[in-house]
Amino acid sequence: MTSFKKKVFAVVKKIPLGTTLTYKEVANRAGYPKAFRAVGNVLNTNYDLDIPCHRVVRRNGEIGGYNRGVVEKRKLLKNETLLSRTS
DNA sequence: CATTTGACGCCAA
DNA sequence: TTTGGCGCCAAAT
Repeated sequence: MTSFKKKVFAVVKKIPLGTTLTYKEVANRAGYPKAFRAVGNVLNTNYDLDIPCHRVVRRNGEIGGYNRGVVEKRKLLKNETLLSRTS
């Protein structure tokens, strides 16, 4: 477990419900503003179920990929969005 | 150890 | 606005 991964995991774990951060933002918060690629790589290789990696999307707001399938990611994001909208 | 790949992003044309 | 090329970091081959 490298410090880089730990930072990335920490940042992703801190993402609030119904919130989506871009890989760039995650990398920036992790302390590696230019490592947005490595961020995706870490999530891809070391994907952990304790990590809401589905809240990490592309710069365009488009869903990048997901270890369990992009479809699941969509559903999760939609669900969380609705939950956060609970007035 | 060197090279390629990848859940990406930004700049220039 | 859309397309192409370049850069960046970590892991896999």
